[in-house]
Amino acid sequence: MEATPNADHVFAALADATRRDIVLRALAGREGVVELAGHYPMSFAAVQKHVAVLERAGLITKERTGRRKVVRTNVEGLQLARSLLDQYEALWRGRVERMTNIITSTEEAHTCLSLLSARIPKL
Amino acid sequence: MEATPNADHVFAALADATRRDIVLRALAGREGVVELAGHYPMSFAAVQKHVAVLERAGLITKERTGRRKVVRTNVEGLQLARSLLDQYEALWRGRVERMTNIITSTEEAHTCLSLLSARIPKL
DNA sequence: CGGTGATACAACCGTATGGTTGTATCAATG
DNA sequence: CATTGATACAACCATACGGTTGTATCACCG
Repeated sequence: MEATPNADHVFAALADATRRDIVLRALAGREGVVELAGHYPMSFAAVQKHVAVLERAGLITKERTGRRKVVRTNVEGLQLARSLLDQYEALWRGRVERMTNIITSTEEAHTCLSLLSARIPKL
Repeated sequence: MEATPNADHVFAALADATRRDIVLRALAGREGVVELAGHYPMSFAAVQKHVAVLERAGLITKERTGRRKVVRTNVEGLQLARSLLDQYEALWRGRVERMTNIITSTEEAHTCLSLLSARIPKL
């Protein structure tokens, strides 16, 4: 139906070991839903629902070939998640940078203050 | 209690907009739970539960300072999720590489077959 | 030590999720 | 065109989740 890849859906879809394994297998882009279902100790319908979740999250696509539908992972979906995490870490690095700036500037302020207090006692 | 960062917990924790925002704010590592709760249109207890989920996932830590507990995000947790996604994309690139190999080899096979069929008609 | 601010936890409620079975669609094939 | 293989979907059940309110812990301060 839809392939709306927002962060909520992407991360939620990745929060299940079976679904992550499907993503992994579908990297090869060769198996249909029945073949995929063969790998897991659950009903075919359950696996089909997992595939549907991944599709809704934009992490996989299905392509009709004959009477089967081949499942392949959509790497752009993965990259959406990755770019978010990258963003967080970039912000973190920026924060560390800013922190060192603050530390150095407060050190400067501190030495400045001690110089002042040396010249003008009682403030 | 525990800080067991497995992929299920990490991705599940990141699959909620409020929790992602908490991770973002806690990058600064200055606010306690009350201050965090002030930013969201829900009860304090709800935010506290979100923080607990993030802590269980190993995405944040709490450090006692006075009567407060300062929340700061644990970048190693983020990196765990990122490394998994990196792994997927690496496998994907490897698969593309292998696919081109297959394509070239099948091209070779194809030309080989056509040569054979030219010499031996009827198979 | 009593009070207060900050955090934790328990009980409860509605809804979502992961699993099941059964039925319907839909394309190839005899 | 009837059958069969592959996929989709609906109904149902148990459990988990996100939210609420209320109560308990716990560290500081007068």
